[in-house]
Amino acid sequence: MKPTKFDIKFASVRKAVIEQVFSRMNDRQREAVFQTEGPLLVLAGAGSGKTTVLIHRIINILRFGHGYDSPYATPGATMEDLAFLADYTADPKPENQARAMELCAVSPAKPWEVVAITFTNKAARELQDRLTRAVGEADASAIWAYTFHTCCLRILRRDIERLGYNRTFTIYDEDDKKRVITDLIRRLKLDEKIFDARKVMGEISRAKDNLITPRTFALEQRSEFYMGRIADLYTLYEKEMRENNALDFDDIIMKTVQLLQDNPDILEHYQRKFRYVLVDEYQDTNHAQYVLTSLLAGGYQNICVVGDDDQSIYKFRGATITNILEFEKQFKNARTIRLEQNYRSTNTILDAANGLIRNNVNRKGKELWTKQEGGSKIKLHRSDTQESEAQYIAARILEGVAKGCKWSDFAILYRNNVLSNAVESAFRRNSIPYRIYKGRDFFSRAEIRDMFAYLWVIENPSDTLRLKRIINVPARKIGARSVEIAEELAAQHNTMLYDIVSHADAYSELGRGAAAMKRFGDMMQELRDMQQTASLSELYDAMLDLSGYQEALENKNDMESRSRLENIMELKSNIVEYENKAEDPSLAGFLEEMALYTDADQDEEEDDTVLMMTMHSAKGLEFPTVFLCGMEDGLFPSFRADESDEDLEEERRLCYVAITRAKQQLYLTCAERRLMYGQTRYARPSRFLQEIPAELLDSNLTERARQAEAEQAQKKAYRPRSTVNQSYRSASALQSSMTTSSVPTFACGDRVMHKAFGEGMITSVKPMGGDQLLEIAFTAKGTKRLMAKSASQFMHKI
DNA sequence: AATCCGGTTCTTTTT
DNA sequence: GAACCGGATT
Repeated sequence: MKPTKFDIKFASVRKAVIEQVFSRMNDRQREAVFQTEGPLLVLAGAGSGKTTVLIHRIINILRFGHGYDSPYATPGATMEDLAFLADYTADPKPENQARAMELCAVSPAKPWEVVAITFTNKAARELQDRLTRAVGEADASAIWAYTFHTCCLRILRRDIERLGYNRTFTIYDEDDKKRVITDLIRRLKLDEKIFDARKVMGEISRAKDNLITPRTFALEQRSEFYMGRIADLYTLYEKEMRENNALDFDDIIMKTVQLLQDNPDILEHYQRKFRYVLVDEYQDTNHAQYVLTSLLAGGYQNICVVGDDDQSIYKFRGATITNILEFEKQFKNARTIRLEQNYRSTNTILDAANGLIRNNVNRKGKELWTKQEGGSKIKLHRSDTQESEAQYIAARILEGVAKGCKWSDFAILYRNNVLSNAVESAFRRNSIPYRIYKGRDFFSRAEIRDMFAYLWVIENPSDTLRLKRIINVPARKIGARSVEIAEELAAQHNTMLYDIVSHADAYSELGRGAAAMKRFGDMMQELRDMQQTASLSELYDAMLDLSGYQEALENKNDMESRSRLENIMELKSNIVEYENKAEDPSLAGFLEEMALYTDADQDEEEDDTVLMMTMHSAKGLEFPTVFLCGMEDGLFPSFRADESDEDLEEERRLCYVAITRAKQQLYLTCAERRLMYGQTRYARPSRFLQEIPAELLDSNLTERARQAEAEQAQKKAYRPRSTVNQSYRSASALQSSMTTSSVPTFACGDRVMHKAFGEGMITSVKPMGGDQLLEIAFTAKGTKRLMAKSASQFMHKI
């Protein structure tokens, strides 16, 4: 049907109203918001407002549906309505807003028809929060704004029985997985040197990422010895996992894909449900995730993926940059929109990032720009040692704080975790408060893993791995041999270990171990029964009590045990928090949430500290001032990336990610020599530094080169046989003369003025390795412990 | 069962 | 240089 004159007029007014709603976005962003139908690739450069685009795109879909594009009048609308809308464009009175919005809606989507998939909990939470603010709690909670894994778990919880799993399945993390694999390698009596558990895990992981089942894997790989054995291991691993009723992280995706592929009715259910599919960080998806999203979007074909090929840094985890590079081939009629305007960094920083990433060949091509002209130059500083590099960083931070910056304005990023050590000790020497941003610290503690093992077994008694972990923790006289016998019995009777344990008295083979085992079995049964009546936190308390775990720790009463007790109580507060927050709290729900949770998910801690983290974990974050340390060839780019251009390009992307974290000021630091793996290594500055246009840099490199040359010349004249070593010694002598010569000695009672901490009084002085450890009570900032040598740069007696 | 020793290994790691 | 693991030792 051809649009009538009325249709045309109405559609154009409606378009104007809708555009007005999104008037705060730039043209490209708005294009992405309005392109609701069909496959869409949004290439979103760093800091280009991609989350904003995702949110507003969803808002547009929910509020206006096809309103922007439809050539027809809104169904049921009258001439009066048109007049009303036209008035509203001219003078948008707030009281008319509701009706105006309604008149612009042409088959808007229901919230449950939208799925937005992210990689991290943090990103998912941000989406949920912002959607809640925009469309209200009720609608927002119906939208599936989840991580890949949460999304898949929801699908699996409903239908996993079709795959022969039980609904109470357990989730294994990387450590659990490693345990299983190591046991299998031993069971097959394979050489643990050749079949390194981590390598095997990697192979199996890659297979799952690519949706290769054990059977296919075995067919493809049987000809070769090594891969043939990997195939055996994969097959056994799968069997073991099934017996334990357990899934690993890769399974969560792969099994979901299998479920959808093998069950047309389930697939159809989701394809009908999800009119709109959105995927964030698309450059980090693996093959399985690509298949999953295209299955989900297979009904309406409304798939919008957002990502940045230049920020793909997880190839080693199975991500294939191909997904984003070939999106247009994989989805017919796909549109691509580039977001290149950056709202985060200064022009200087963006020019550096652009200059660097231009050296990559395998990319779509983008150029970041900003209206924010200028910005101060990037500081490039080469030190002689890692210690002076760290001290340089500490000094810049203290200067900054003295000028009024907060500690949390600064972040230190490094390629490799070991680099944090030197910086940490410099921070400690200078009393700089810092926090290391790390994955699952809390959850990797033994006592916490024990607690979760108990809970998992209560939920899923097939979980033999966890059962074996706790059966004799705390010690209850169940030795390794007894467990072994029980396992053999389980195999003979074709049942699970838990059943043997709970009927241990019935097996004479168990001998003296039987009684203890039975007692443990009864205890676990009691806890399992409690689930019917008790709340989660009550169950947890009972578990601490009945298992004797708490008592065992209390009896020990040393530092270690006390901290373990504290951690166990900390977990209790997690449980209470979950109970208060969850709609329908359950053990399974809690365990699932915790399995997918990392320490880094904690709400951005309000405390004002410097943050330190790897460049990888910095993705998605931003800071006013960023230090990239260890910018040395061999370290960054890593010597491992020397082999292939592909790897080098990934390193360069990582550098690009790191640079674009900075909003105002970027520091690049490196050291001439560095103690690593027990020996001193000498390194050239990173080749990436040369890829940054020189005019953007304020560098001490040339100065140092001149200095070194002069020294060299001098030595040639006076000591012709000088060695490299000597030249280093003189360089460091020079350095230390700057810092040590002017060090005043401090005494108790001295009053001092510190650049960052203000006025204070020295309350204690301890000599320490040719230096002094000072304790200073600052009037405003409390008591700090500082090393005299480094502190004297920022402090004088008054 | 706990503790010591010695050998080995050492990117990055959203879930 | 440090951390982690496995085997041997008490």
